Amino acid sequence: MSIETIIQKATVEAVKTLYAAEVSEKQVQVQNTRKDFEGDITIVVFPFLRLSKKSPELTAEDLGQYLTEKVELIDSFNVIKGFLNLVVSKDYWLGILTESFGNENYGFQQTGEDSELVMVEYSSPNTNKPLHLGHIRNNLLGHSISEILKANGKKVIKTNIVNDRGIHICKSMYAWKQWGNGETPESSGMKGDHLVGKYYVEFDKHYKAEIAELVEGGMEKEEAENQAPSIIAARELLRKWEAKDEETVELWKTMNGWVYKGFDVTYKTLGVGFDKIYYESDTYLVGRDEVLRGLDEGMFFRKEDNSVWADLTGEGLDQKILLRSDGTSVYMTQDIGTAKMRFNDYPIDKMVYVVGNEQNYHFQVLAKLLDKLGFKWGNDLYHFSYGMVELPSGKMKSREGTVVDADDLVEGMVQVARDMSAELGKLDNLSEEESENTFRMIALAALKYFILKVDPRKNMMFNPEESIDFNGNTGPFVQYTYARIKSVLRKSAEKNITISDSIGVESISVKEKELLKRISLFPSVVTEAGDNYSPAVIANYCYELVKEFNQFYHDHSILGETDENIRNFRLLLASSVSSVIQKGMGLLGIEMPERM
RNA sequence: GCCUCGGUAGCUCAGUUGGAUAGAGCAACUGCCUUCUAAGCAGUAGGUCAUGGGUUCGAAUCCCGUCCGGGGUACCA
Repeated sequence: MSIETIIQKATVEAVKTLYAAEVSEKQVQVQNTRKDFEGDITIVVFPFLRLSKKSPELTAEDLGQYLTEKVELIDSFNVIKGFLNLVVSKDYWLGILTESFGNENYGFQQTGEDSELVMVEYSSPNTNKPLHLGHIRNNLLGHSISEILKANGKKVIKTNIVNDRGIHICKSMYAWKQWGNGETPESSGMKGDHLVGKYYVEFDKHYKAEIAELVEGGMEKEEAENQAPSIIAARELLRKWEAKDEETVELWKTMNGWVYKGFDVTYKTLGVGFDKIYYESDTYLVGRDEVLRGLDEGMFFRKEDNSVWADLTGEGLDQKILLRSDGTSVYMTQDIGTAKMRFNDYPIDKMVYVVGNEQNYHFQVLAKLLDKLGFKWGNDLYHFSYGMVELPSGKMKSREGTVVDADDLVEGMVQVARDMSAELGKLDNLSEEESENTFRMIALAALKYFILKVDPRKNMMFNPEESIDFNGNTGPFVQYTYARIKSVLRKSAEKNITISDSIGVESISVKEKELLKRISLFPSVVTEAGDNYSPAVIANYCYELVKEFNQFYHDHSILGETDENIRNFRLLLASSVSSVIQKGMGLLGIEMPERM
């Protein structure tokens, strides 16, 4: 039981005894004592004044005396205004160390047979262009939230729905046929997804030129957009694809194959992966059948032009199209089909969609539709809605080339890590392979931490020039602290010092106690991150922890300490901190180097 | 227009179910490496928490209005 809970329970008793009144544990407001006051845990007494019919100070005195007397773990108390500050005994804090040291599961809940099964969808790329910074945020959030859910005792299946069909890929296909001269990843040395993306841009260039020409010839812009030869050709390809035209399907397979190979490299670099991948080309027909079933069963209706709609006006939403007048599927149709396939494949308890906040409305509608169609988790699907990544130049647009490419970004950061390490003269005695591996680790830590430390729901700013930082509140700073601890532990092993888990210290310093408090918070931080779907909570916790450790490290010598009991205690403390750092950062998908 | 999310230091961000004097990092300035890694530590400076009301012992936090910005809004995904 945590100290907070113990105090809450005891306070309920105290109020009952002293004032003959009933309060619930939740009504007892406990918080960590501010650093500038003496004490560890503070109770806010204002809510009890009505019951005590005394001043805040006297009420706090009453409660303080009672608690100090009855609760063994409380040593003393002091009162400032309406705040009762309690001093918790050192033995309690030392107990935290016993609990966390060498405990692989500290702070994590285990999964069992009856654990909830959560499916997390993330990434979900289109296959006509390479991944960019926006996808990076999505992938990192998806991967991290999956790990956090696992740490909260859920069974997690990570899934990806690949948008592999539609007009977008046909545009790339047409451009490649037209102007590609048979170029392949092998012949050009280009990564497959970049090659296909190149033709997507190529398409747009020609398309825009054609529109301009038509408009100059006196055509209205809107009509020109529909009459340009390129778009007509792309639409023709889409029709051929839907009709399963052999040559078209073959080209589609080839070009998608290039893209997948490229994506795999990027995913591997980012350290993300999936347990099950779905393809829109498989699911959209299933969706169409579901919609037609809904139509038969009277849940949906058909308009005069043959399009199929759901009427959600009774539930505070609008009417939503489900099948176009020509019978083809829309985005919503595909999501219904994908849901149905997943539902058939797994006994899903909860579905989490990691998708940007521009689709908030879409998921509101999807939840209602799935519910109507009889999926038990439909109504409480969770849309993990995150904000966009903005650049100093404004929003990113693929076609206008204002995107930050994922592969380029990572490579750039690795180079910065390389340069900085060279400048600091670190890692000089490591092998080429080891140091390259470390540069990569550092670069990815910087990138991942930068993105994950901010509240997922908010839009965030990324400045490629300035956001790449390795000092202060950054991933490398956390790694650096870890590497420092590892270095101390290596040196202690070299000196044949064995770390004992029995602690025999008379007193502990303020910094040491602060560190123990931080460690004790880890389990509740993991829970909070899971409840709120927030990797940022973990990131900020790790930062506070390592900041605290660096202060301790600066003020206290570990191996230089002559008192063996104290030295042993500090080694235990450092070791526990390092393992909490590793576990916490692991939830963000960030690896810790042994040295840097 | 309607729906929705946001506005905290020059910049990027934290800020617990409403609690004590609103915190970090970057950038600027000042100190600290013959001592376990200076990617560190300590310090100075920087705030009308967009704005006006309300609720209460107490509001950056809850409610209402206003201003500014992002996103969505029936056959793009």
